[in-house]
Amino acid sequence: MSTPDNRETGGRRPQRADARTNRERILNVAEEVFGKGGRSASTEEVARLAGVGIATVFRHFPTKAALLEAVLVQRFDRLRAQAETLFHATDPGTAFFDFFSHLVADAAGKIAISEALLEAGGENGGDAARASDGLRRAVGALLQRAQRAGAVRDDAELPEVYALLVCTSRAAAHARLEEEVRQRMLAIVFDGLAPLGTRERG
Amino acid sequence: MSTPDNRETGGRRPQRADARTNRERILNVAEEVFGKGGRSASTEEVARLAGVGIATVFRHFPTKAALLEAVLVQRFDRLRAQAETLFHATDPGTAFFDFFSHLVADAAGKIAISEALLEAGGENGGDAARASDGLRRAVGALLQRAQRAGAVRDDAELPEVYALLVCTSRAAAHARLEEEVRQRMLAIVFDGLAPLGTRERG
DNA sequence: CGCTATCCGAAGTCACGACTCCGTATACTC
DNA sequence: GAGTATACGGAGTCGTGACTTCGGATAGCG
Repeated sequence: MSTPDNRETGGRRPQRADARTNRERILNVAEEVFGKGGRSASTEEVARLAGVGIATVFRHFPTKAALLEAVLVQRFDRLRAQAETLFHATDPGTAFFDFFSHLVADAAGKIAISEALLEAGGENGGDAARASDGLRRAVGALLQRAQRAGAVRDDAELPEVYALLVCTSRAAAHARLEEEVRQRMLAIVFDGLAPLGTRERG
Repeated sequence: MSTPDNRETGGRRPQRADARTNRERILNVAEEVFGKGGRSASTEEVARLAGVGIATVFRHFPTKAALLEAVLVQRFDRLRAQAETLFHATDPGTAFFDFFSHLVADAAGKIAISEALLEAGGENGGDAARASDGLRRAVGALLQRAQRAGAVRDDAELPEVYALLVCTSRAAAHARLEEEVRQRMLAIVFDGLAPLGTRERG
């Protein structure tokens, strides 16, 4: 999955330029298409919007599932990278809550992704599950650091925090949840995560 | 939708007994099948588990969408009834939080239902949307009453509370979320919903 | 500039699932 | 208990969407 095409080419020619750019474009379009429309969006739609034939999509990604997985891996890895950057860059509390807000905010309109977050890490042992695990671990690190700094209550453990992260993202993925409402929803959750006795705001 | 078959029969014969029991069984089986498996579960599966032919399913419910809608209406109405019962039966705070817990608890394994909760009330103007609205209103009543009694913070409004209700249900619908985790997740949310300064527990 | 491995798109095949037709069975009426 | 409207089930049709095939382009090397 991580080397979609070059399994056979082994070490021969690198890969033609048009092939590489096509793969890139397909991947990006697929993220969009699966975002709205969910996993049931059709591969043909992806091909059409990417401006390539259907066969080209299947040449780069052997199955629809593989394409979806590639999208998820890309997304999860990107989020994990952000989490890791925040880990080093900001103060513990800000890092944790900022990442939480950020993830929820840009889940808006990304149905398939938040859906996959819900499900991944469970059944299949594919690359997406691994990437999802990486993200989960990165969140765990942010959480622990925030707890040690006294910004998050000590008795909150990763599973429930992650569940909240994931499910608020899922809620935000639907268009009908307005910006304001999303923020108030997060405010409630954040208050629930605050250390005992420290209420942030009303 | 509410009178699936008797549109034509008008006022003639009531409906044969076997037809009624079959309809009942189909509806119950459909709730189970769509519960696990989601909306993409097949109608044939429903027919098979109900022990009837595929045609019988379509005779009672003209389309798959209609069947799904009937399932949702039944479920939403049941939940609304529970909410209304609690409204009169218990003290405001208990009623609100109990209903919240209860709804989340029995969302376990009911993917399609919690999914529909997320989506319903938005686009379509069908019976399911109406039933979903009824439920939402009932929750609103519970919330207001709890707020007046000082059991829930005043600045929380229905949209975000409902979003939290719905999204925690969705999280609970997945099998991999253990009982314990679900309860700790709810504890966090409930703490976030508590009036300023009143932290329930750790 | 020509050659060829690589890559492409259009037109397929195939499976699956929603929905229909029709001959048969059975609940209810008298 | 016979007759009939009502309901049933299995064997279809039909559309959709994942995936394949193959003749035609094109990048990149010489």
